[in-house]
Amino acid sequence: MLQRKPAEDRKADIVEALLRLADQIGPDRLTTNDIAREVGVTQAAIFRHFPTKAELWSAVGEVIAARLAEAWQQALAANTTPKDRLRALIAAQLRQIEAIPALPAILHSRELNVDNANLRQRFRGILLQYQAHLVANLEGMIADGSITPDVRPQDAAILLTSLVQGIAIRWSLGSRGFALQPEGLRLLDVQLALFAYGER
Amino acid sequence: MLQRKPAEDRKADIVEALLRLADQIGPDRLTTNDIAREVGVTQAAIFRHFPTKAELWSAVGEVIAARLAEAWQQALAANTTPKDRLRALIAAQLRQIEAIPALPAILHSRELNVDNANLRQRFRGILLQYQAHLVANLEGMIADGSITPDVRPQDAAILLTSLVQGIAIRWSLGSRGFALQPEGLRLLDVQLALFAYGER
DNA sequence: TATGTTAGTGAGTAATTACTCACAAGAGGT
DNA sequence: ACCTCTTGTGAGTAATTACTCACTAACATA
Repeated sequence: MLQRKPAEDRKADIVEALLRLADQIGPDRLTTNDIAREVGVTQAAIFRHFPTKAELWSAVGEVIAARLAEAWQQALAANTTPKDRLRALIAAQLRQIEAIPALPAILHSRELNVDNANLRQRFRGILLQYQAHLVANLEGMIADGSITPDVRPQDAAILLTSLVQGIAIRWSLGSRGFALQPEGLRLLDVQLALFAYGER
Repeated sequence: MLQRKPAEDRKADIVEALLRLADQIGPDRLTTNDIAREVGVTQAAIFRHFPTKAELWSAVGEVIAARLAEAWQQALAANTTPKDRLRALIAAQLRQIEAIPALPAILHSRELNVDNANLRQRFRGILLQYQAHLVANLEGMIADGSITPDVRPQDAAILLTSLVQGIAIRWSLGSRGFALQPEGLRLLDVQLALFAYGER
């Protein structure tokens, strides 16, 4: 028998293993057997910590939600102007996708989209929250005159989240052949320059 | 025994059933049994028409590729100005996603991304072709002065494909609670107005 | 060092998976 | 009405799935 660990540590190991394998094998194809082998325990051990696979996925959702929320908080806390905060929010999101490359695949997984309503609601909430942060800072940018008031902040926020998602998809479909964060920030600047046209 | 059909008709039925189920059940988890039940034949009948599941997926890839290519051709043929053609290309893509709602999921399925290199190559080519169409018409718009030359057409094309993908994700995560095409075209107009700022 | 608690195991389960094969029967041409 | 080609079936297969359960051994604390 291998080294025993406190339940909380082992649970964290299992969630990490799932995130790694979701990237390699795909979220809908990874099995409890794969996870157990990756962690280094037997399959039965997985079910000691998570009664069902669905609850394991919910735990994964919680971990991701917590990490994203913290990244956003840091981005907001470290900057003062709306423009800097917006850039930091986008940068944080790109960095999180690099850190959890399975994220886009999980967004399209059947586990999330079909089987696990709990998980789906969680992610929907996460995306709405992010959108709200973007809108708030875009409103700030309109107020301080750094972008045009001709574009509604809600629409601008959709364009920006789409940008992040689109780049992330290109990144993973293209075998991650470019650096996500620099490329994303470059295109963000292109879009921000467009938003600013009223001020030129 | 139910009604017999010529092989070509039955193959088409099977592909249609797969597309319907890929949306409901998810591309990576739908089984030959599910497909057989949906078509109304036994599981063995599926394997009479397609020797393996992978070859069935390849047939699906061909069907999708043909439909997309035709939609683009019609979009290009029915319009003359670069701006109209660009709008028609985006509209066609949104319409295809509505008609084949499994499309985004298939694009990110493991069947395509990991298991089936044949299918993957087919889709990669299709997407590159779409991007090329967008770039060509964006260049046309720069040439005829309907958008600013400050944005590189390649970057603008990425922003537009990201827009389509981002909206499609919002659409499916939000249980398709809004009409995809109108919302997409509305945001396209917002983006196009930004691209045009140099001309105001 | 003795004891109660908890992480982990080994060996199962029934259900489901993609796929096979010998055979049956509808349909079209003659 | 016959023959033949082709579509479809019934009954299998071995492998894999999520999940269970009786049991064992490591750890904390006293």
